[in-house]
Amino acid sequence: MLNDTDTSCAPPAAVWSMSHTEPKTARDRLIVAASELFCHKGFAATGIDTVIDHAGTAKATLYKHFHSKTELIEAVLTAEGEAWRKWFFGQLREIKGGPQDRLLGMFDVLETWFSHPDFYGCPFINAVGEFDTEDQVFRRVADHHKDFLRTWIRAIAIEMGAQDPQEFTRAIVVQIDGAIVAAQHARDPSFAQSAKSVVALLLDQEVRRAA
Amino acid sequence: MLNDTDTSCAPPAAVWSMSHTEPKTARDRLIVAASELFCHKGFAATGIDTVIDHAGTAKATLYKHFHSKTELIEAVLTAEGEAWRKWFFGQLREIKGGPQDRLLGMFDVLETWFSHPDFYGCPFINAVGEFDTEDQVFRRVADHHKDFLRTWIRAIAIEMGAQDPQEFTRAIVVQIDGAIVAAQHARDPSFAQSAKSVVALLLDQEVRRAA
DNA sequence: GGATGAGTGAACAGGTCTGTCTGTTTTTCT
DNA sequence: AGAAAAACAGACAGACCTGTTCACTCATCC
Repeated sequence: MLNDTDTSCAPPAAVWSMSHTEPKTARDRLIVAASELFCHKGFAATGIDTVIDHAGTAKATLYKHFHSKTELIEAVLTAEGEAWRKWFFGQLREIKGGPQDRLLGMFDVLETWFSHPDFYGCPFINAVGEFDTEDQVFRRVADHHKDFLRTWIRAIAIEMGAQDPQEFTRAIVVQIDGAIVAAQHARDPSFAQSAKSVVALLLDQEVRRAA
Repeated sequence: MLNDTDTSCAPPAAVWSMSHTEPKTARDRLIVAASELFCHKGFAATGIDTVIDHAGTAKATLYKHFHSKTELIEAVLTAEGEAWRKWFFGQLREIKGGPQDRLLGMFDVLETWFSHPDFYGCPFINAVGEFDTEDQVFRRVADHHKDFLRTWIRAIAIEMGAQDPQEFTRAIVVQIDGAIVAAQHARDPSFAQSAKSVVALLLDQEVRRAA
C-alpha cells in the first residue's frame, strides 16, 4: 500500500529538499549551496563567501541574481518550500483510503522526513526563530508555506464532516509543529507516531460526536 | 504567604524572563542585556559591542566573566531557563485540584506566557534551530531545561495512573512544543487552548481506559 | 565571424566582528 | 585610611562580513 519500492537506492541528498535537483545554471547552484549551508549552519552564521565557494561561482554572479543576502535567503526559503511541498504532497497523494486514513498517513510521511540523516528541523520554523521580530519577510514566507498545509488539512476536516474544521485544523497544526520540534530536539523521528496517536484520538472524538 | 501583592506596578520586562531581575553586578547586567538582545534579534546577529553598550559595561569586563561569546550564550540560556522555570513552576504550584486539573491548568499558564508582548518563542527552540548541528552545547542545555518539564509531566502521569507514562509524556511534550511554535508563528496565544483541548481528550481516554 | 550575454577571478571599500591589552577609576574589604 | 579587587574607557589587532567594480573568458546565435 505504500511506495516502499524505490526510495532506497539513491541517497545522495534529501529527496524532500531541493538539494537533490541537479543544478544546471549558476543560479541553481547558488540556491542549492545556500540552502544546504543556511539550513545546516544557520542563516546569519553563513557568509556569502562560503556560499559562493560551495556553489563554485563568482561573487558577482551571486549579486547579479540576488541583490542582497536577504534576498538570497528569501529565495532559498521559497525554493526549499516548493521542493518540500512537491515531495510531501506527492507522498500524501499516494495514501489510499478515506480522509481519516490520509490524515493519519501524513504522520508516517512526516516520520520519513524526520528519519532522514539531513533532517535539521523545519527551515521555516528555524528561520522565524532566528530572526523573529527583526524581519517579518521570513515570517510571511513561512506563513505562505504553512498555508498549503492548513488548506490540505481543512479540506480533510470538511470532507470528514468535522464539527469545527477551523479548530480541528488548529489542533492538527499543533501536532505537526510539535512533532517536528520534538523530533528535531530529541533526534527521535518516532515523535511522529506520538502525534499520530493523538490525531487518532481526535478522529475518534469526531466519529463519536457524529454518531 | 507569597509576595503576590506587588507584582503589578512595574511592567518594564517580562516576569517569566530574567530581564525583570534588578541587575546589581556587572555580570548580571551583562546577562540581562545579552538575554534581551539575543532572544529578540538572534544570537549570531547580535554583536558583543551591542551587548556591552546595553549592559553599560566595558568589554574587558565581559571577557573576564565569559571567555567567549559562546560561553556568554550558554550562560544566557542557563539563566533564562532558570528564571523561566522559577516563574512557570511557581504558577503551576498555584493551580488547585488533582493531577488532571494541574495538567490542564498548565496550558493556561502557557497562554499567559504566549500573551506577553515580549514573547518571542522558546529561546531554547530558537537556539537549537539557529545552530543545530554546529554546536551541540546548546542542544544539551536545551535538553536539560526540557527535562524539568518532562519530569513534572511524568509525575502527573504516574499520579494519575496513566497506562503508559512514557508515551503519555511524549504526547504532552508534543502539545507544548506545538503550541509554542504555532503561537509564535501566528502571534496567537490561543493555540494554548487548542493544545489544552487535545490534552483534555487524552485525559478522557485515560479515564475510559481505567474504567 | 562578430556581437551578446552570462559567468569568472580578483581586488577593493568600508564595516563589523571577536577578542586583547593598557592604564585609570571606582568599589569593597579590612 | 589604605590595600586589593573589580570595573571602567578606549584603542588595537586581525579576521571576516557584505557588496562593488573591473577586466577577461567563453559559449551561443544571428
